Amino acid sequence: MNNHIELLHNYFIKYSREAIDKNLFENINTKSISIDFSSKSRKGDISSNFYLVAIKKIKDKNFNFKDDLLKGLSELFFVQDCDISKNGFININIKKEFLIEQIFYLLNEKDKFGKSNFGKAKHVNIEFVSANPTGPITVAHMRGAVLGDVITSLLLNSGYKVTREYYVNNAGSQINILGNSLYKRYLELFGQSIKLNHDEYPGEYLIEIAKLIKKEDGDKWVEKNSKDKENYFKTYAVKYLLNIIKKDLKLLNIEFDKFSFETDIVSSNVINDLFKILDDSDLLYNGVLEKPKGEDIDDWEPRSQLLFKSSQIFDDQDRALKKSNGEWTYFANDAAYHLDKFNRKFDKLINIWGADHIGYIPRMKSVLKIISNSENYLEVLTCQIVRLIKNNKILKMSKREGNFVTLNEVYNQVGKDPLRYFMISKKSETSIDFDLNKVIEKNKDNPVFYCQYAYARASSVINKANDLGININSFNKNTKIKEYLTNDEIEIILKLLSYPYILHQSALKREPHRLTNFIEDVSISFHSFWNKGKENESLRFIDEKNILKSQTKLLWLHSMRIVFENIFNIIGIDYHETM
RNA sequence: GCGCCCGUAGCUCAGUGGAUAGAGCAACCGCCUUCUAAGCGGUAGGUCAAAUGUUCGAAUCAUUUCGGGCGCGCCA
Repeated sequence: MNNHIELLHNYFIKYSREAIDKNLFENINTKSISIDFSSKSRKGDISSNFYLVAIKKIKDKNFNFKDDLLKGLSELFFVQDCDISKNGFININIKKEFLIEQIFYLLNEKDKFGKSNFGKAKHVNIEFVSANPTGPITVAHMRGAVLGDVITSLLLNSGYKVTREYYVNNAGSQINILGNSLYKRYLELFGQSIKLNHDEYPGEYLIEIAKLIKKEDGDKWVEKNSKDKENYFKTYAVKYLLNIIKKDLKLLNIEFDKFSFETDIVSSNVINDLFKILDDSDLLYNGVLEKPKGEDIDDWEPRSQLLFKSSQIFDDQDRALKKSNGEWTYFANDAAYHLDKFNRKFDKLINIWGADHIGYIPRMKSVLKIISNSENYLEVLTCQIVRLIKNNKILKMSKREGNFVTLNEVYNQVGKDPLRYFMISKKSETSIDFDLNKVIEKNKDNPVFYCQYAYARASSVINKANDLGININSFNKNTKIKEYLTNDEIEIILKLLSYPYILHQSALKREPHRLTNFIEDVSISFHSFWNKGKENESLRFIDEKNILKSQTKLLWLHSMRIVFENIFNIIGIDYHETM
């Protein structure tokens, strides 16, 4: 990258090194140098705290730091002018010629603009959703689903290779209960009266599945009471529900590269490998866990079982790997699954978990530290719950009680774009309230429309200009361009040119909401400029009497569309030239 | 009891060491003979939960307190 922000940052680092070498300064921590390219105060195109940071470290009292710094800065080829404010900030205005240069670069890069090779083709495995196949996917998983998908895009745009993975918990007692629940629904179809236990699944979708089995096999299973029957019903249910889940996710354009099944992990030997690795590190022992605090557990009693010394690594207590009856715990299987991922030679694992799994992070990170010998090999991102609000009431949901709202239902009410946009436009660790009444209204309350509208408006100008024979197809750099750029336009151009940094930060911190903040910010500036043309005709985009001026505006309009398209593609929403 | 997350305008949220703390919605006042008014401009709205500390500088970092959420079994 060779834009003004990068160039300036590099200059400060170079300046620091040389000044330290000349013994003018003590060591300057270059990490504390910040370049502010979006300051609202607008005292300069960009500003920096470098003077404040460095002046503390000055050694030679006779050295005139301020003058030397300003002289050096003003000699930089992209700097128009610069000064240091009373309170110590460096404010710099960029030469218009340089900005125009950068705009041509942007236009040339097109969809490559902003992309980087930061990831150096390292292969990341990102596991998300992984909802148990015991029912259709619900709003509880919606946020993690979109977040995982968008973070994947961010990583791909930063030069990583990415595998999207879904872990299917198709073993264990919940699946047995699912199978039993389905079987009862099947019996019900043959006139038997059934009673579902408290822990069984009452959802009506099981009736639909039962009907299918009846259609295919008739009463074949009614009298049967065998292992075959149990397996048949639970396998059928899982297969059917997983397809529903896939279809529902497809509605949001979310697809996976790989599905891993718990049953495959169980039947492979990977859990024994895990046991050996932990045992060789002397991290396993038979012991008794303390009674957990908090809610009272009626049937608790101390029992000896196989424990993992996770408290020696990241956790605050040791965790069970085997139940007292000798079976592996869920955690053991899941840890084995992570060893399986490690064995598939990924450079990094990312998991996206719901807030209800936060307590599992220390133990899983402990396991992966032992496996990979790296503290950050596993990165776990969490997302807090999305509360659904309807008629000013919070909808309480539980899959087992069957009163949940499915992703499919919400999709039918609001559509893909607002749903995707809303899920990632807030920091994931913050819980959000999703007001169904407001979202159903489908009006300007949805910021996604605001941005799509900005895109459509920009397109409409470009198309209109094209009809008048004005375009930038064979338009080249021209010294007159800079005379036509107003301050508002320069501000928009500066924002557009900062996009690579926003994208980079967004990918680095796994925070897609930085992109939505950015695009809303640019949209505001754009709509604002648009309206100025109503009052002041000279600010309109198209002026048939002044082709060069019109072309200048088309220049950054095209740039804006490129940046918008890139962002829309990353967050996975549509854009249209007309609305 | 313990752990994690959160507390910023009436509401929903940005901002995580820098300049006078921002946006959307809601409220009030304006702007359509016009490249899309699905928009724009303006007014009003704040003890950044509280206290103490760290320093040139704190919404941001540390400690404590108060509020809210989520979690803490051999479940999955």
